[in-house]
Amino acid sequence: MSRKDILEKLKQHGVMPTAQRIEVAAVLLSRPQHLSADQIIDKLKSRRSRVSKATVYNTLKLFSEQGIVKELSVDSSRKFYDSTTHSHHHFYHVDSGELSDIPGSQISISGVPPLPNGTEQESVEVLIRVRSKSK
Amino acid sequence: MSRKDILEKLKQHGVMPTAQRIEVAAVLLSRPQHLSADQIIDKLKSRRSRVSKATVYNTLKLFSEQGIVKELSVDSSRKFYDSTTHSHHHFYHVDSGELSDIPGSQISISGVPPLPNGTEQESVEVLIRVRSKSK
DNA sequence: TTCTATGCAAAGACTTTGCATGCTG
DNA sequence: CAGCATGCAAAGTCTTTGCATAGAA
Repeated sequence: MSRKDILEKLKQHGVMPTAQRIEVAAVLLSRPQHLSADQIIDKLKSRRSRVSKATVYNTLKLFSEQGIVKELSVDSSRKFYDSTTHSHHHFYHVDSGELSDIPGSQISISGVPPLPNGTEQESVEVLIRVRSKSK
Repeated sequence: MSRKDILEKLKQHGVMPTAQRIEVAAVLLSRPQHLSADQIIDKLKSRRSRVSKATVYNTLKLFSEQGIVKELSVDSSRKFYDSTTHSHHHFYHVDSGELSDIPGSQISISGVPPLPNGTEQESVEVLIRVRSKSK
């Protein structure tokens, strides 16, 4: 995703494209991936971008509110931010803490009972936890 | 679940049944439910049990390691502990923060692609997020 | 100028840990 | 007595907030 695409995307979502936001977007949106705030801060450091911790957190919050990224709660010790925003499912490697998309969208779920009264569906997420083969 | 059942269950899982552990188990295992550490501490208070915060956290950690309860990561701001340990799925009410079991086990998932190389499956979890009907 | 963004440090929520005391076998 | 459990407070993580400064419209 080029700088121009990033500018475009921020604009589309009503986010003023400041230098720091562009840096954060460049790191996270560069390819389909799942990063924690901390990992993003590290990547910014190795790029020699100086964006404060607070701004990174604030920016990620803003991005997820505006639908630029998707916030994932897979491990309750930290949030992950997913550069892919459309509905999809994940593998979670419990040993490495890495998340990956379940490829294709061939997963389907059947036999879902009615939702609780007075509620409507917001999303359906499948998480398959995997571990290194013990063998 | 009676006091006797609780004693039995702790023993089965190799956990020494101390007074505090029995109190925590009595609260959490009383019925199928999903509670955060904080909610458990509150319930203990209203029962006039005096179990320290640290002990509640340590006990919940021990219980989940020993398979007496199941730790859930649904909301990255806190952990939930589920008194039902067999594999099942959840509704998460995003407005109230409440979790509920998806009744029956009629859910089935098809079209799951092969797992990443060198990994084996640990669990599959379906989480359906719901919100109050806006209507 | 006027409004919003940024950065730092402080504050906060949740959880874990260190260590002295207490209970158990 | 030896060993593990408990409780308190302190420390730790991750995240948010307050506020003064800096930048954009």
